[in-house]
Amino acid sequence: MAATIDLSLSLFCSAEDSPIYTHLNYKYVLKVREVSFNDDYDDDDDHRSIEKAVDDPSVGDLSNENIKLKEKLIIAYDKYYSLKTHVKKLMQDKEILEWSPRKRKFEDTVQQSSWKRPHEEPARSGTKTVYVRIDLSDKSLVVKDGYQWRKYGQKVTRDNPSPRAYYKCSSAPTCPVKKKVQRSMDDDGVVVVTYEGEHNHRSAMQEAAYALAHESEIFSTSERMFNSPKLDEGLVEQMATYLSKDPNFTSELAAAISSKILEVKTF
DNA sequence: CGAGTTTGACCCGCGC
DNA sequence: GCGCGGGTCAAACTCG
Repeated sequence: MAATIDLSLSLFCSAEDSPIYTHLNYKYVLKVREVSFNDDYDDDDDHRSIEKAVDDPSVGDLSNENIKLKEKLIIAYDKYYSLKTHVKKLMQDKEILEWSPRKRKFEDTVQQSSWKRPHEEPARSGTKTVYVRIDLSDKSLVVKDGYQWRKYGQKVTRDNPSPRAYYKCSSAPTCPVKKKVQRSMDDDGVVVVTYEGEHNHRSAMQEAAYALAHESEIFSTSERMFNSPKLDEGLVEQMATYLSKDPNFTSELAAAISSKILEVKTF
């Protein structure tokens, strides 16, 4: 019994205290309590009896306890979500107030090795300029932003001695997005990245986060629960890569999970 | 061998 | 019309 529960819990073991975690695994918590950790069930008959017990509203004290638990979880999650929304709005407002294109401050842009969301200049329609601090020794002008790019040109422009590189998004064959990357004249440690157009697909990070959120949904059926499902190994490997190389992945994952929770909130 | 990079040539808009 | 400069193309090259 414990092994089947672990499959879902282990996905979010780093966030055990989070309401998201609690909410996502709510069904499993209830099932564990209702079968009273019956260590003996091993065959299909036991599975059926457990399913019956879970679905039977007259199970007794545990069912009442579960109902109370469910109510508390829903309240906790609602509070968490409204708080999260509020914090997000405050952060956005703060960012708008602090940003001034006339006096660009690079102190709080980040090392590329620890990617966070850099400043974004309010751009012309369809274009977006981003300033990213990179390693001074890095001459490659490579900015990791979760998409795959193909370089198609490089030019030295008149107003800046460092070359400007031209890239097209190659993550999807039909994606129209281009970007230009050039070192800032003000600060050698900063590159100016200008994006043109909008992606018509998810980034690799978003894709992986979405896939993981989807995996958790798959586990929600009791049938899968007893069949010891396994995560796709390639996906797990990809997730591990993003988690170790790109801290931004955590927020992408959180966003994907949040959207998933909203979808199933009526359970 | 396929995908990505390099780099010189070419295209095109703009100002004079 | 001409020259300049930014942007793109495409063949050659590199790399895994």
